[in-house]
Amino acid sequence: MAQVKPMRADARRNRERLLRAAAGVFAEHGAGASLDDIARRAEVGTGTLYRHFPTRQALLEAVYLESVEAIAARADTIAAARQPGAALVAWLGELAVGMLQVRGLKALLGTAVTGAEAVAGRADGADRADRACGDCVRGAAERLVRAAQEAGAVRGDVAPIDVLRLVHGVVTACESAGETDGTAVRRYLSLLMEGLTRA
Amino acid sequence: MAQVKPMRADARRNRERLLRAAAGVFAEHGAGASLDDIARRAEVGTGTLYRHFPTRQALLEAVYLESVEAIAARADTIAAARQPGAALVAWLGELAVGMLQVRGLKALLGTAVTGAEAVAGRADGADRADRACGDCVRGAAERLVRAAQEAGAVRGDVAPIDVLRLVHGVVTACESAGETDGTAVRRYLSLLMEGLTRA
DNA sequence: ACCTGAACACCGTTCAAGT
DNA sequence: ACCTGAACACCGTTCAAGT
Repeated sequence: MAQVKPMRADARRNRERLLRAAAGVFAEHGAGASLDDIARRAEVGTGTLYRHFPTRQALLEAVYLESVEAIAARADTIAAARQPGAALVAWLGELAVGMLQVRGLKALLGTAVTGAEAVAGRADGADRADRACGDCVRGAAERLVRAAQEAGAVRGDVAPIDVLRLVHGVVTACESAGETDGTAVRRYLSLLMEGLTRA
Repeated sequence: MAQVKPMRADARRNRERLLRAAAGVFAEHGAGASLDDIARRAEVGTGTLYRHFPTRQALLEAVYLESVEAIAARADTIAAARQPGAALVAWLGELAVGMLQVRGLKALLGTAVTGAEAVAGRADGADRADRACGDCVRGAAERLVRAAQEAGAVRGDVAPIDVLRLVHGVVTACESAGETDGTAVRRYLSLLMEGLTRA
């Protein structure tokens, strides 16, 4: 229901410029980067940024939507090529590496996927936009986790959302370790799968 | 080596006021609360706050030092009363609940315990102060993890720091789930110990 | 309909002036 | 030696004025 009428030419152009600028600035300074910076780099008034993206989350969502969709799509590709248990692990690995290496992706998915959000905001359009990214990832996770559970490869008493939250936690663990390469994340991920118990 | 000379009476009093005010404000608004607020509530100039606590981390450290020491001390109490494996799990549970319920404690331990810190800061006094809290918790974790490993209750290929990072991640998972009561954290913790694999 | 940029409120940090 | 609070730089957000 979003955009029935096409945007005015200058609006469309400014939106494009903002997205490009935001991608660059987020990549350089992380998801908390200055919005002023983004508007300046896009050569656009700050008000214009707010008109197009009323919240930082909305901007993050727009910038990373394609990446998120690509990750979600990978779930089906992987599921078709592997056993359910191995497929889940492989996909979680790709997801985690993405969150770790693409700055901003973790911030976006952290709030979009895991549910609870900041205290300040009311449930408005921004939340709706979040859901686009969140649904994508949650849907993929649900398919893979359910399949793995039916195949007896994953415990039946964990929900897909639990798995996503724990992966988010694992990525946080890697960040605080200062290890942003894939090997560290994969190691923590396998610890999570197999558990710390047992010698 | 810190304070050879005793502080001037007014300085000591202001330090006390700042700590009390900070504890209150952190409890109300979280670890990112306004430092101005704290100075105002302590009825002290902002410069005084900076004189006593040059960084937010230094202030967090001072406010929560006693809590952290208490948690670390619990490790030995628990270790004396239980089998090594059960002791580790019990202590990690207490640690996680503390980080989840005492606002600010997670922020403090997140950076103090897990090692890597913000990009901006140089390695100065604040880092040294961090280490007081960090050493406390790391030391306790090392004793419990080593004991559990020797008893064959925990895999040998995980380091104590890995365990702390993963617990930090689990707490993050709980936060994003909006569940701040102990049961949620204990559940995630047991998932971490036993692993997600196996039906 | 959309854009602009000044204006406002807020915060962290520093420092000259005071005692 | 320590305290104070004004001053500065920066950021997010809004909105009256423009096209």
